Amino acid sequence: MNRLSRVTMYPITVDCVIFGYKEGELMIALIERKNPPFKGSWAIPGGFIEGDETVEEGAIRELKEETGIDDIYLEQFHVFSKPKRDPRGRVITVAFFALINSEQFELVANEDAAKAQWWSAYDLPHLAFDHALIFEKALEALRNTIRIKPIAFELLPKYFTLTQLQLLYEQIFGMKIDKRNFRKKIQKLEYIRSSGKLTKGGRHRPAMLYQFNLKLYRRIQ
Amino acid sequence: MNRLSRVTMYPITVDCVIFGYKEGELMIALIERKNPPFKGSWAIPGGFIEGDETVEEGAIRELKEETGIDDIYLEQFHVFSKPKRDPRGRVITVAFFALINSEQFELVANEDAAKAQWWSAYDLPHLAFDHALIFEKALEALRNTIRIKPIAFELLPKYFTLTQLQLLYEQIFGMKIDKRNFRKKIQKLEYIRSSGKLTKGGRHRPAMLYQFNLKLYRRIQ
DNA sequence: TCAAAAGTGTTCACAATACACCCATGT
DNA sequence: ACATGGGTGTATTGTGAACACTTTTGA
Repeated sequence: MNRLSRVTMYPITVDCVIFGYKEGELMIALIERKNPPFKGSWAIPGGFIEGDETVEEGAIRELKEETGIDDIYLEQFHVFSKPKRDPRGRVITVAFFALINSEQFELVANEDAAKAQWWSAYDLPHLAFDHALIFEKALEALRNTIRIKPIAFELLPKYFTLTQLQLLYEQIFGMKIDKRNFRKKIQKLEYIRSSGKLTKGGRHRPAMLYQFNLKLYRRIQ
Repeated sequence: MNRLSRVTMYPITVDCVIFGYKEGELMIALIERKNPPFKGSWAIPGGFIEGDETVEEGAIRELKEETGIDDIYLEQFHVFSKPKRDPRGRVITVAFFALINSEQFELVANEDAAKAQWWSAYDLPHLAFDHALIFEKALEALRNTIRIKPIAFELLPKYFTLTQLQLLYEQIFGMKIDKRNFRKKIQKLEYIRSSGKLTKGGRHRPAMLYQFNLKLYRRIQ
């Protein structure tokens, strides 16, 4: 009997708060629960860690099931471990947030879910378990990280207008930003570059499309 | 057989990077391992989560064993889950950092440790397991949090001089700070108040003692 | 009187803010 | 011609950085 066999063991889950950005709104991906408890409620997607995978590998697997893609920005932000957080029994969850460009991907409901759907981050339904708390912490973590690292671009298409970028920041921080000051600040950043291309099709003046240059960002830091 | 019985279960530990501040140096508490693996190596204190306790409760229990006190600032910062991080078997660890005023407390070696000792954070011995990585992340997390929350005071005695506070910031960020600029900035903060008391006994001019006013800080925020 | 740390103000550069009008396009 | 969003500059205020000497004490 080795030493580890005497300690308490726990099932571990990863829950992923998947942020997206659609039509000027910050969105999160939720699933509708097919089974009790909280059958019919909306919940943050998640699943159990299996075998020898790390929590990061587990989260990537979950995201792949949910979105079909596996090169998603992912960040661990908190462990939730209250014993009663799942009425079925003790489950410790490691929560992540993920950022994806949601215009490009469809959500897929997995086996536990009746359906998967994007919801406006500022107009969520009542959430199952302690998922409202997990979402609050995720938004806080997103705000903290986005001040430090250039991750906003993970939520945008490759080419984006400055207005799109500004609206995204306004959504994430929940506040209005002055257009001229915002553009001045962005245009000082060498790693955000004009692509020379213009939008077309709006019944208004076409907008310049910009792109984020990761290599340039890395060289500057 | 309930649904949870089919999932993989894991032992969970908490590891606590305990920061202290002694004689102008940022310190961390380490234990010398009494048993293999890494017998004789220095390690970050930690222990298994037991029964129904949350990871926070586990960390508080550990800290109480290590320092004898239980009202310590504590913050979760990362989960380490590589399958081979402990050669004895799979252990997932939730890492915390803790801040204590180390002038006031003695470290106590617990059952796993030959001894417990303070080490300069910038001159650590070789660490067991992946603890060098855990320490790096802890320092990064401390730096991030201290920019946002007034937690420096957790490392200082109730009454402190501005020079002590400045040296602490210099240690944490690993850089020199200009004395006049630092003092100007601090004196603008309403929640750091002169106590009216002076140091005595140095063979130099006495220094004003300040204190952190938590209530004022909360009211202002 | 000397050594050691405490304490104090001004100048400059840059960043953040406030603010209003003209431009290019589709209908 | 009008509705819609795109795009631009200047003045003001606030913040961060650089920088050197006097004060108070104990030995």
